[in-house]
Amino acid sequence: MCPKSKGTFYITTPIYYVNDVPHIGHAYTTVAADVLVRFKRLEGYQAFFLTGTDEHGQKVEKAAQERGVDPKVHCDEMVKRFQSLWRRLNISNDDFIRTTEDRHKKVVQKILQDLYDRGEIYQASYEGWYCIPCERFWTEKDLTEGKCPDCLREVVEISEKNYFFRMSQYQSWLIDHIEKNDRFILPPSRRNEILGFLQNPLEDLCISRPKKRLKWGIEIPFDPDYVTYVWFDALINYVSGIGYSSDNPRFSDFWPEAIHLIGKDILTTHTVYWPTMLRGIGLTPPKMVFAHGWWTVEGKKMSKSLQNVVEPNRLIDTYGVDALRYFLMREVPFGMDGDFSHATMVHRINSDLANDLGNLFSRALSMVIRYFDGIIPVPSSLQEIDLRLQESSAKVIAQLPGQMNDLAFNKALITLWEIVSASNKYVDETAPWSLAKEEKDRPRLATVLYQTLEALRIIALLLAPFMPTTAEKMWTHLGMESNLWEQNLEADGNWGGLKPGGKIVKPTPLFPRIDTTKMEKKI
RNA sequence: GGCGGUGUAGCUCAGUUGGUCAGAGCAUGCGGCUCAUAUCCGCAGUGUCCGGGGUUCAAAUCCCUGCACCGCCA
Repeated sequence: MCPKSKGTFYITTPIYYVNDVPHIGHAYTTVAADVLVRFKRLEGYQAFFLTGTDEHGQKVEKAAQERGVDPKVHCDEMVKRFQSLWRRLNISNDDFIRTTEDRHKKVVQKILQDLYDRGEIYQASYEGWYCIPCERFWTEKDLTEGKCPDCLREVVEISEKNYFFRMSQYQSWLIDHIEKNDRFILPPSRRNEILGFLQNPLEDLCISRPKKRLKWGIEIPFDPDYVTYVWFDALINYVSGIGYSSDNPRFSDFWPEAIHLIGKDILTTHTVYWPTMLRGIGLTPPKMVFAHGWWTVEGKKMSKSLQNVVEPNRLIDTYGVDALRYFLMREVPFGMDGDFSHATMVHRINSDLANDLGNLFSRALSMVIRYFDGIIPVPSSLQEIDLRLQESSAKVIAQLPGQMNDLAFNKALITLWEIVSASNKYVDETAPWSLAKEEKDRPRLATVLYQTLEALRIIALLLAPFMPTTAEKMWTHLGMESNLWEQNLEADGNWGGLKPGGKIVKPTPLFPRIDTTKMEKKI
């Protein structure tokens, strides 16, 4: 661990099902994780960010079969869609784990063997109805008119032997853990849901599938006739991905700080199955599981049949990476459902990004070029109004860490925009264009423009986790020679980091306004 | 059916333990500036705080009830 580190931080996204077409929901979780981890790095934490893909199970096996290729070959191709999207979205993950990798399979098998050896796993006969597309068993009373309650498709009656994890024994421990840790499951509404769910008896978890039905999975180490249930396999990525049983120092540094970002649809697996699995293994639960909401599109639920699935690549093509990242983080409180619409997106870009931020950047740099030949001027004595600008910046910096800890990304951005507003107001009230008319006001002009540029430097610094490309552009245009990604919030967030004498680069609009009349045709 | 939640300006929502709490942003209208991406700054509103009843000196805030919507489980 590096000496200046404030501690460790570990963030994960779910591993996405490799067969899925990446949509706005995938992008949402991953961008949120990226924003958070970038902010933590800025704060000085030694951070680790893991994402990846879930590659086993019937759907992959079937899709590969239909194409006449080996499942692994199929996965190797499909995984690229996620990997390339993350590159385009500037996702700064430290690793990418695939459940078909040896490093993962080894850990899954080791855990299974350990649990089996200690009697945490037993074999029993299972009878019930099985839904093949959902890869899920249902009991008689679960069924809806004799069909799968999830997808309403036909189910088949099956009786077979399987292996079970003794999950039920951990029920009271889990309830206790949730009650004692009010930030273990967030938002609080989800925590209540799980506590409600746990008022009913918890059953043991079936963790195997017979190979005669499914071959594409991780073989159960103590019974070659079975493969591992996909969820049991998948959840383990969170520990296999940071070196459990292979890199113990790293694992023990990061695991206690683990934060899982998930969609609300996989809450139970992450807050019931996973903590009890960890308990069985002898590991502590993750520090936090945060379930975010879902996006509707133009007011409607996304679905293949409606053909309204929003492809992030398309949005990037249309609006740009940073505008998309900004929208996702700004529009909706993390944890709530939200709606994506082109009208709202354009509105956000035009008002927040083009008018408020972009125009501030543009007007400030233009004046420095016009009045000082692009050389950052030397400030002289400060007046009350100058100090007020500094104070608003300091106030924002004081608030951000707490808001980020709460994953309140939208609040953080609203707070950050207070500096943008304060700066626009500052420029307006100090009227540098008037000062430029009188030679005697030159020192005052220098001070005003320096203060404005310095506000922009701080804005760029704080914006970096949310909009990395834009922040870098601002940084270099401000003549900053240091590496933006090596800055530290505490030290570099202080007023005065901008060095007079530096050379401003002539600005181009950070975010061109979108003409809504032309926009109609484009989308 | 069980458990939980929500209902506040045109829109999206803030409103700790009941007493300047009737607010913010956006949208709208008016005024100002001209450095800037016709951008920026200022000012101005509008609300039966879902309906009804109750507790209290005092309720958007607590209790009861009705309606509407949502989530989880069944």
